[in-house]
Amino acid sequence: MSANAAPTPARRGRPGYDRAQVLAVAVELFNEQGYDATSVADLAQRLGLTKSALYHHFDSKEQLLALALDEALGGLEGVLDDPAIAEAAPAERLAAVLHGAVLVLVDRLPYVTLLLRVRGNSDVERAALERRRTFDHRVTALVAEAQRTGSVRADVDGAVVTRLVFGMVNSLVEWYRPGGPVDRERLTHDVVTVALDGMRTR
Amino acid sequence: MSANAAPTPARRGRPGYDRAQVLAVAVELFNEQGYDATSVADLAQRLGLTKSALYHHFDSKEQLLALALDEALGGLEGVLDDPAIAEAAPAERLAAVLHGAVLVLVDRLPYVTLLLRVRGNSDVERAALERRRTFDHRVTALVAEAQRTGSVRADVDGAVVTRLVFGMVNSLVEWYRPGGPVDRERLTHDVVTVALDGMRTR
DNA sequence: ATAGTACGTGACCGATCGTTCAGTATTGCC
DNA sequence: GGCAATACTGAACGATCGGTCACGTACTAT
Repeated sequence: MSANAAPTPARRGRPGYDRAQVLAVAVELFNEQGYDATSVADLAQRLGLTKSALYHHFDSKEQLLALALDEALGGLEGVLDDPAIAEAAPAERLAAVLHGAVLVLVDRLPYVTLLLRVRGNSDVERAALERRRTFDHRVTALVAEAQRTGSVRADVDGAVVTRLVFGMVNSLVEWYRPGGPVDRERLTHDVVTVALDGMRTR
Repeated sequence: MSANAAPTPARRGRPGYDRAQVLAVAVELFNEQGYDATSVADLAQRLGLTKSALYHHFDSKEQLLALALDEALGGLEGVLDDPAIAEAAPAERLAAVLHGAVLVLVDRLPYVTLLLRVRGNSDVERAALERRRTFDHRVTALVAEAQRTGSVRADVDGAVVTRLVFGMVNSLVEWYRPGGPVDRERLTHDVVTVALDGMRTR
């Protein structure tokens, strides 16, 4: 996820898991079983540790969730904040955002998967939902602008078409797996194609 | 949900909640908080009852889940089994299935919502996932046939386009609310339009 | 009036939950 | 060798989990 140019910068201390490794395994498990259905004991077992060893790496189960959600949200917000995208004309900008969102989703798949399943059961979850809502509003504004420009059809409600198309993009987390039969480039192309022009032949 | 031509067939015994009412409230709560995050005590509180009163209506928390999932799966399978749809030509059949799926999703929204969040944590959940997989395969076969007939674009993988379009349809559970600003007819039209022809003007 | 049915209570069970704590083990650097 | 840094153990905690039990109440059909 983060920069790892140096393979391992010769860490001091007893070897074992570090924070990032524990987080990655935790997110994997949260996605398999759901956050609430995953106990700290489950996580300890998968790592081959005791429960108490985990509390050396983080303060609470919820902190793991917060770190993971931030990873996902940061990526998505980065797409909208990308200067190269922000300066394009509405029509291309929309396609670029779509393209960028798919890439973030694929590259940070476990983290985005977790984000999309958050229900607002705690302060951490509610804060994440709020950030997501802001992201959605910014995209909806972009679609509305594209409708005024004439590059997006005006016979369907802008907010509805935004939700539909991003619903399509987000649904990738339900089935896409890196290393599977569909590769990254093929996938982004197909998604943008279907989103813009639909499944029907013309 | 089930047939209720008679308003209330004069039930005997002490009045109170019946099975269907408890189930409806349970599903509502499961969708708000997640199945695992919802305790039987939570459900009892929302109904204004004690926990043990609930066990008069059902055998286990999991039984509630099973009943709800069956409600959703039955509806979806009914679309594919609909004789009027099965006899149409591939192109119209696909549009009809899309249309029908949206209607089932809207009419049984809480139940389908729950179904789409199942992760396979128990035998009940795994059985539901298996039924859903069968449904998906039948739809994928339909799209493949439409591609051979030429009514669906062949430049994207059939399985991928199926997943994308149904991902779009399923994402409705994340935001659509009956009685909200978007009505049922408008919604089904918009979904079918965007799925078939995309968001871009031509 | 009464029998039968449906609905509900309150106290309790063992299991599991997330979390804490005092102590121990293994490494790199000086 | 000594020290700082990092990783981990085992036992225990209070709380909450899904579920059970013996029993009391309110209604309807006959």
